[in-house]
Amino acid sequence: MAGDSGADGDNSGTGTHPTKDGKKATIRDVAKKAKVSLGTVSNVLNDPERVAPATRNRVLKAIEVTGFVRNIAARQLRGGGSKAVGIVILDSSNPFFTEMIRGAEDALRQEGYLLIACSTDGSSDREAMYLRHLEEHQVEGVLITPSNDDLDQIIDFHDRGTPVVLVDREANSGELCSVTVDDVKGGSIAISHLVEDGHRKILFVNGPMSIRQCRDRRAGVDVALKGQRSPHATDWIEVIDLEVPSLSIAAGEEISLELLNIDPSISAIMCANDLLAIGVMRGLASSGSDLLSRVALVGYDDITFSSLVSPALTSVHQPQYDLGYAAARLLLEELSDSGHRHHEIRFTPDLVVRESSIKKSSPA
Amino acid sequence: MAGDSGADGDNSGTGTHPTKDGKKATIRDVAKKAKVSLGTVSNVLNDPERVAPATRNRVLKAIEVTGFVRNIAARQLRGGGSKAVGIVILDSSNPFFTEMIRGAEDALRQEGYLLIACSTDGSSDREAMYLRHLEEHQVEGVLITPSNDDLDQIIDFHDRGTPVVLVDREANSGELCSVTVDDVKGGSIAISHLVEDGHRKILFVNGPMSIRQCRDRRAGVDVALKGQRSPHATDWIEVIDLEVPSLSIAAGEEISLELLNIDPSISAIMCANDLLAIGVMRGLASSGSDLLSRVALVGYDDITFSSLVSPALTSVHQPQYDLGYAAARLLLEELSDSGHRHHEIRFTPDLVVRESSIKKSSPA
DNA sequence: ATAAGTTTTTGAAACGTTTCAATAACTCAA
DNA sequence: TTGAGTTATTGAAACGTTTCAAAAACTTAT
Repeated sequence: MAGDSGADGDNSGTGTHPTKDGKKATIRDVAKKAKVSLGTVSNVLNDPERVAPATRNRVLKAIEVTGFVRNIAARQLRGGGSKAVGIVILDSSNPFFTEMIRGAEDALRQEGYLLIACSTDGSSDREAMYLRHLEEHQVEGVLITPSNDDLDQIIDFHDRGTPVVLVDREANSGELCSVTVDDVKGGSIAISHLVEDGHRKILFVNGPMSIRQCRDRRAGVDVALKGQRSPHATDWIEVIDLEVPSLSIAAGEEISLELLNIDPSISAIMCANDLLAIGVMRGLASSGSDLLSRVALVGYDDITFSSLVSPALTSVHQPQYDLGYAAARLLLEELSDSGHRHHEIRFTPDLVVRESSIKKSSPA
Repeated sequence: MAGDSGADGDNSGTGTHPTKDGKKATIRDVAKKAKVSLGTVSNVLNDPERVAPATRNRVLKAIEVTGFVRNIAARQLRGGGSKAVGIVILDSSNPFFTEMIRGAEDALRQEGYLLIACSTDGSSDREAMYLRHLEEHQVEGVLITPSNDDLDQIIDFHDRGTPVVLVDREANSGELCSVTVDDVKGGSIAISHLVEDGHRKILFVNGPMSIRQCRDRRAGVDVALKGQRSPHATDWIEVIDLEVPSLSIAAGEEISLELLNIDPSISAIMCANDLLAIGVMRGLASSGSDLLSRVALVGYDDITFSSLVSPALTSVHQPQYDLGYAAARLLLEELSDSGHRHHEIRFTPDLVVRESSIKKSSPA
């Protein structure tokens, strides 16, 4: 092996450069430069202990001089992974999801993975399209908040070979990993807070009952009320249901018009999520209503801005960042463990009490 | 060509399935099933007019039966594009950026591209790491808000072959496409609003002058004041500068403590972005201060929640969604036009007046 | 110098898809 | 039927990287 004395003079002067015909440097260029085989270059990249130090340094030098950047597609074709994970969410303008993405990104970055972000806006067709694209890309896994209750297309996708972790959604029967928050419990602690504050007639502004989260949060209300109704209870707690078509600020604003004339004995409003609650607040303020000086308001999610609105919103805190982080870690575990068993991580929500529910007088 | 009578009996009954050894179906399996060549299958997928209808239908049937899903890595290796674009932003918890991502995603989805989201949190090292990963993945382009003023690593990245569009940042001298908002103009219209309302002593809470947007917005203030000072002006307008270390809610809250004792002749505060302004509001509210009932407040960005805080924030509106959408469209143009010339799209901001700056009495 | 054991390097083949020159098949007119 | 022109299909080779059996090189003991 004659020493490479650096006298071969191609592309003298500059540090990094493509090959002479303008193409990006490949492993073949590095091998030629270092006067070793393709396999040796690959070993330096992937199994450096297997290469003698002198050879290894020569190859590393050649990598630097040629400006070589590995081609993931070639590696992937030969059997390597894509080092990419998809995340499929409902709505990227809801801070609930952007915090979740942040958690997932942080976890994946630690392992050198890229995160492909996809928003379905609740469309099953768009979800299918994204899953198809992700499958063509051979992503190593997908974190997904389903667009609807029907998991069939997600199960099919998973059965075709891509690991899936459900986020904020349980699997039906252990066929997938999932990360959730106990929304039944969340509903319970919200309503309990209001009941303990003396409220006896409470309006529940919910989203579509076809959405599982809406069903669970409402179910939590029932669980809490059952626990409150001891045999010798002397007062009666009533919950009035109002369903809106979507869990958005706009839907909250729209329903606020109906709240202007609500039964005066209603002393509290619980909303199925913070965007709804914020929309209600906004709509009432626009109408010049002072309803919220009389009536307590509780939201659900505790998104970043809930503490910033006025009155600051009491809300059931969901650990959004932790959801994303835990989901990504679960997926990474599944990727590294061939004998992986699916399981669920369930977070417990807690209530953050702020101005919107404090010191409202309940009716005598 | 004997007809395929469906009597070959492999995997009978189910619609889609992998090959007999559990691997995903490849183009080779489709070709075998349809009794055509690999090239014919590829033509059906990529140039269907070139295939006779009877053959084409047979191949499409085989694609369905085998459950074939194209492998992008193989296509990419042979010379096709990755159908993926990276977007590199500063902070995914700032609604300014999440709206921008949304615009980019919508534009790219129309052309069948996936969006890879990367947050730098202002770190140049992290930016370098992401650029490297994106390069290995051979993304077809990158939309990027630079982590700092030094564009060197981004230019190098671009020079190595990946198209780049700067977002909310100008290129230095036409070497890259960019999409920006005229922050000088934005600063001007904000301060003009305050001056027209009669304010003569105005505090400017800015971020680090090392950040170009902060410099531009402040420069806009000077431009507007020059225009206001006619030779025979009888009153004097004074702007007092206060610099904070970061453009965040937290920094705004912290500086609000210093605002408790400001010169009473200051009748207006302009903040370099909405997060700062919201932090100031929050901090003042926490301190029980009624400063904002006397002093006008103006922010910059008009993020989604600025209308929801109290008082609703007057703010310079940046078209965040449009920034992202336009950047992605610029990139797509560059990809489809081999004679592409770089250019810049510059949006003009406009002021949205809300409660925070209305009807404050300026000092006599 | 020779043999045995260990370390290092090599290079052929695989991966899935696309491309295009060559071949085969088809159609129509004489 | 034959020949010319057109359409449709084929299949070899390329793309960049990894893998692993085989070969080469090195080290140590006799």
